[in-house]
Amino acid sequence: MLRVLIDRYVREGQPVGSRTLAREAGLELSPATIRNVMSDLEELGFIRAPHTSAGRVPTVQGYRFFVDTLLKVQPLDITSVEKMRLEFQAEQAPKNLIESASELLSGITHLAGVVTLPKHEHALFRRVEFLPLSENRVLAILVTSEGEVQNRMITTDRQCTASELQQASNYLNQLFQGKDLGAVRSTLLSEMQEARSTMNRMMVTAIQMADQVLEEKQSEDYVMAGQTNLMEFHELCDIEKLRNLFDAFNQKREILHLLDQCVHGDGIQIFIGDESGYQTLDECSMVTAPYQVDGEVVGVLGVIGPTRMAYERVIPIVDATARLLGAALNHKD
Amino acid sequence: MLRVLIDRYVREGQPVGSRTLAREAGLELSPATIRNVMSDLEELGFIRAPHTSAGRVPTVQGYRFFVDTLLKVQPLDITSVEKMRLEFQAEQAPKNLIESASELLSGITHLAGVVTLPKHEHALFRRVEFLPLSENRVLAILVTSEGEVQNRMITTDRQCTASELQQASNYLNQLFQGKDLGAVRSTLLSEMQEARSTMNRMMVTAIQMADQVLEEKQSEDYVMAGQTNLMEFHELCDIEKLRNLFDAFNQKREILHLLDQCVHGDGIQIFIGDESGYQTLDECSMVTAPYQVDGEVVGVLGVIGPTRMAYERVIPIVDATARLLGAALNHKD
DNA sequence: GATTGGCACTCTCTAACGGGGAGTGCCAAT
DNA sequence: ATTGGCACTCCCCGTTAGAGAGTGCCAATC
Repeated sequence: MLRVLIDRYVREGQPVGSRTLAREAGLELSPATIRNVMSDLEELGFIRAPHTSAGRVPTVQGYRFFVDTLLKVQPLDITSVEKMRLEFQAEQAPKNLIESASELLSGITHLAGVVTLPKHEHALFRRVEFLPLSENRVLAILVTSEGEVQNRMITTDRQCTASELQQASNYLNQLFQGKDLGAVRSTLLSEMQEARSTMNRMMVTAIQMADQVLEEKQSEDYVMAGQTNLMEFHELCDIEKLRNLFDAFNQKREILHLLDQCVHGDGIQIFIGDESGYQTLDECSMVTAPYQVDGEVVGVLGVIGPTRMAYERVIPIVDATARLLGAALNHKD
Repeated sequence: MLRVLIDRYVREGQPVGSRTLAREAGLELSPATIRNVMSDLEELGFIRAPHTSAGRVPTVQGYRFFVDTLLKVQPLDITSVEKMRLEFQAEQAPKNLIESASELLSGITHLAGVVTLPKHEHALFRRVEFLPLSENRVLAILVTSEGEVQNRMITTDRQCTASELQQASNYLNQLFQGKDLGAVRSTLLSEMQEARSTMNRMMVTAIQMADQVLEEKQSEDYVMAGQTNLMEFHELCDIEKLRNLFDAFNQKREILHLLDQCVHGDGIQIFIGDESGYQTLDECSMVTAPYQVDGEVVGVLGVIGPTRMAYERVIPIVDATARLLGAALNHKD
């Protein structure tokens, strides 16, 4: 019953009344019977009436119950998965894959797609290079085993010569080649403790630089696509709300925090309406799945849309995309 | 007269009538007189009445005339320029400066700010590096004199060994060190002609790779900030329009084409309403200025807002930002 | 006792109506 | 050339009324 109501509401976006529901549900029941049932559902807090004598709409608890207990996700058919896989087939830089993934998500679901950049904690250190720029500014370039390149401007406290820098990078390359970045970072930190006294000034600088490069990874980021899809849902078509929502997308902070929570829970994670705890997302839901490279979760992807979304359709899509993205990134090693 | 009307309309966003205008203009004239003048202005095509018995609003030609002939931009006062300069003061990577600039623009004007990434045609080749990734995939890293790092995945037709790659990068580094990227590119192209026969297979690969890296620069890009500011203008607060506008921002193609046109015209360039030729921007204006590094124009920045914008306030801001950004980027050499 | 039809009631939505207000155009007077 | 006056137009806004959809409850039915 609730299932049919939600199904209908998701499709039409209008409060649904007893007559419609009677017709919609396969069962041969009169509207009056339905009304009784709906009364019960309302008492349980699963649906509510926007006002007397409008139909009913699902509440957050309603969606939650629907998603948790009576949702059966139909697995995607093979051909459409194949179609998706092709999107990732072309050899691409990781950054492009991420973008493809978010576009794929938003394209198929007609919602907003979001993909966090992969964490590099478990990438392997490949090499670091320091190039002098001007006076006391140095360009540090870090290359990981995944073919990811990070670069960063560094200010040193004194001018370094080219050979000094060469020496520094040689030292670090030799020391860390092939190690995982997390390990590199922690080694660096402890090294910095004792370095003060025993190592020469230049090595300290080198370590500081390397540490700065690694720091970058902490500030995470995401890529988003299809925000404008959300304008199609009339329940969000309020300039005030839209503005807040888009501002939140640009700010990134709140969304990132939310996505972060999804890394830990394994598998699909769903926030419905105000469950997220952020007011700007009150009328939105988020369906996310972590994606893995080498069996390690390195990021999260998902979609953001109105609470009224076709969960049973979206969930398998998000799930599949996470798998495909993971696989595509794996290739790179 | 037109000036006063535009001024008022820009502030209030409402059609302005003869009585208001009579009060607003310092002159001691009766509404009736004003009406005659407005009649004339309407005949000239500078203003129009949305319907009988509403006030008048400026037309595109009205704005154009206003901007071209009777606009006197008041120069920015020193203190606010200083404030802006501070934003750029901090040593930053070019990419960050670009972002700061677009945020600055949108922040001060309350419109959308846009800044193209600087062209690198005139940057100097510093070095290129090739790292083997897997099978026949190679990571190419190009560093320019400006401290800009570009990296790109390259697929070769056969597997290259580390030493081959080393050799290739040595060759290129030696050949091109310190040359300007435009020159590098053209040299590469001509070299590729004769290379077929005389040079060994590996060098061809090297040139192909380098060429691929350089190609990247062609596809330009921009950074945008403050899109949501546009939601505050009620003449744009139509979901349909907003959606088209935001889609255009994401698509980038049209906007980029428009910005491209602004590189050539020197100094401030202004598109009002449908002058841009793109329907999505019909109700928008764009104020742009090219910015230079080393006396060479390398990019464009500007703001996008409703036709009803405070041109005399926006123009000097865009102008100043272009200068400041140029100066900040100059530092880097 | 679950199910049903009937009925009065509620509430929204829409269109129609009707001032009030703002602004115009024109004209005659200054 | 400028001005006040005046009739006219059109938007805007609040009111009203009717249609439509849906509900809750009650009594009848299987």
